[in-house]
Amino acid sequence: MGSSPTAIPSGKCSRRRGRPDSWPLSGKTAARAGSPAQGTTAENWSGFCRSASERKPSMGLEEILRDRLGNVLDALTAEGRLTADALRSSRFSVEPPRRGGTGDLATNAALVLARATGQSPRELATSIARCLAEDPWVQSAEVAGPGFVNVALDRAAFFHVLSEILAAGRGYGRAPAATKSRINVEFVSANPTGPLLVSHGRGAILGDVVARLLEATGHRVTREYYINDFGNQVRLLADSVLAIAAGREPPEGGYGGGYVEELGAWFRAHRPDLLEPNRDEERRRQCVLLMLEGIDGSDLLGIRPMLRAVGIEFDVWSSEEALHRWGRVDRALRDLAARDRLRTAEDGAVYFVTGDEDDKDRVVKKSNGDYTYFASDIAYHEDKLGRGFERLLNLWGADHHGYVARLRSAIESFGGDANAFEVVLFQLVKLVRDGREVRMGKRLGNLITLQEVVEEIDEAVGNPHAGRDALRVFYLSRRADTSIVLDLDLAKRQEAENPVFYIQYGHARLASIQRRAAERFGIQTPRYTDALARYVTHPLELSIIADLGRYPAVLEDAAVGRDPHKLVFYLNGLAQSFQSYYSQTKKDRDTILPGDSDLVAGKAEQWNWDRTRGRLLWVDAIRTVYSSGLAILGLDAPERMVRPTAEDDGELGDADG
RNA sequence: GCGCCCGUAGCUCAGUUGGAUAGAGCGGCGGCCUUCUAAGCCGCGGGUCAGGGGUUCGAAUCCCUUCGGGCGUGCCA
Repeated sequence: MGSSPTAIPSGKCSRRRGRPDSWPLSGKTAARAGSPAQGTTAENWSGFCRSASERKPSMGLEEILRDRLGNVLDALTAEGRLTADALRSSRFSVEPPRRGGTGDLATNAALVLARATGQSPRELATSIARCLAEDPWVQSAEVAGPGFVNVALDRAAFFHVLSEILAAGRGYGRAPAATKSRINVEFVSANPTGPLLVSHGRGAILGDVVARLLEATGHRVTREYYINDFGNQVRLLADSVLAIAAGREPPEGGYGGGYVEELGAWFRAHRPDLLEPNRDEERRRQCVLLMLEGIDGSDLLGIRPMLRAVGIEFDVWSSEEALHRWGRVDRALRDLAARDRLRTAEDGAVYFVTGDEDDKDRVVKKSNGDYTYFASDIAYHEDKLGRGFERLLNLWGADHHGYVARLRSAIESFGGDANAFEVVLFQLVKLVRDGREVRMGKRLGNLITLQEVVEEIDEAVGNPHAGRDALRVFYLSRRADTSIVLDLDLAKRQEAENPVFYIQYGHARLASIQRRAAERFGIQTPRYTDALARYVTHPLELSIIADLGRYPAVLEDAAVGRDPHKLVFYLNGLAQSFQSYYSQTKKDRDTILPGDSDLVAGKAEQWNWDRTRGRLLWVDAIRTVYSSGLAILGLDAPERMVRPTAEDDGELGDADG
């Protein structure tokens, strides 16, 4: 250990005084990456001290305070005020204070520990506050309410956070790549028998961002699309195409609609041979290919290009048909039979004999000899596990939730790790048009495609990513397990009311400040120095630094909970804080850069350019977090926003000059 | 019937591993553009956290129960 370890003070509060000039953290940091956000067990505090250079790379104010608090609690333990047992078994929070609370952070440590040791919460809180107040990194600490301790940290803590963000740059908040587990994220997997619908969009966007979050927090992610290209539905599609190409009605239960006609036309033009009755297999395969890839120059965009248009790429496209062709389904069933988990009914149907997970046996092979979807799903998950993933994450619509139990039971029965299997269920999307719910059905001919909605928003806003971004923000702003209502009329005309613009506007303003600094005043964002950072003193500036320090924990929390909406809410709050600061300082004539009117009448000479440089550091730090967050959500981070003007409404302005 | 999810402001939703006076957006009302972008900012109004009971210093959060909504409970995918 290079520097001297921070000794656990015995009996008294830490005696260090004065402003710290080097970072004195003991390294006994709080919540490690794998167990984010929530309280910390005291074990984190009781280890040996490490040198400061081993500290966690990104440390927010919370982690700093946890560290200081750890010293205090150790001291109180040494005094006999607390027991090691109580410390070990208790979890306490370090959070921004509730409304009305003072200071930068609050902790309920005294409330939690008092219970474990039978003391009065307020009395314990008073001791904690008194000790904390003597810590050089703490400006003040006071007891509030039933026993919370509100803490104001020294400026140095804020500057430390600022410098870490700037030092980390684009990597800030992210864990080192591919340092954690290998995760397979399977999502969308919509049948290739029709175009993607708006309802598929939720699973697509949710899965994509969960994958991005997992990558950002250090996991190795494979995005996978499972193509159900086997069985009845594909056969029906191919038969429908055959019928339509021959000018007949599609068969009972078959498919209709424009895209089937596009397929029919394609076959007539390019592969009429596949319309022969004995070419069923090849025709089926070709249909799937066209559904996935689309037909150039037609309205059939294709599933893969559509997903790409909303910013989603897959690493692996798995074929159910291939699993059958390779005998994997047979093999899986043989495995299950060998383990005595199959039984055959009198009519020939084969059942999977369930374990404790599910409440009844499920058919894997029908009495007519066909396999069920469940059978290939077992083989598919066996295959995924065989590829070495430590976790199989599946995003399913809530209407599939009945499959969770049976599949888990099956995985367990063939000896797989059932704990590796995880399903995120998302509730379905209810569509509303003209104030009424739209019941979609392929026979009703009212399928509302993802493409349609995205393109219409693009067109209405006049920006090629508007539809993608609007839909992303809409879907990502809600928890997966709440059902949501998509008002199509609203969605297609949400130019100004769309929350996506709010988030993007904040980024554009940051970019605009940097642009003005460079172009008008020739100032680039400087390198971080403590001297410049000391100009960052505005309360709103410091408060935003506290928010920025929270970003790594937000990512971790969102990733662990598979909750992209937490990142959306965080960014929205950051946007709000910055917009508020921007307006406030403008009103107070305390802006980062001189306005045009500041440049006249000798005012320019009085301008404090060092303060400007210091604040540009701060601006850059915000932008760093901002653009990182937008990237993880798959949203554009525009350099400037072109505000729609009144003339743009209604009339096509340019046409009339 | 059984299982899972949900019920929070007029509307759409956060907050749910128990903590301070339950929040945001939209909508409503009232202010703010000669200054770094007003797609913005500030303020006001708005609540039996579906109802009831319990657990405790403390419950929107945990337990029980009732009601309401969605989904599942297929030899469909």
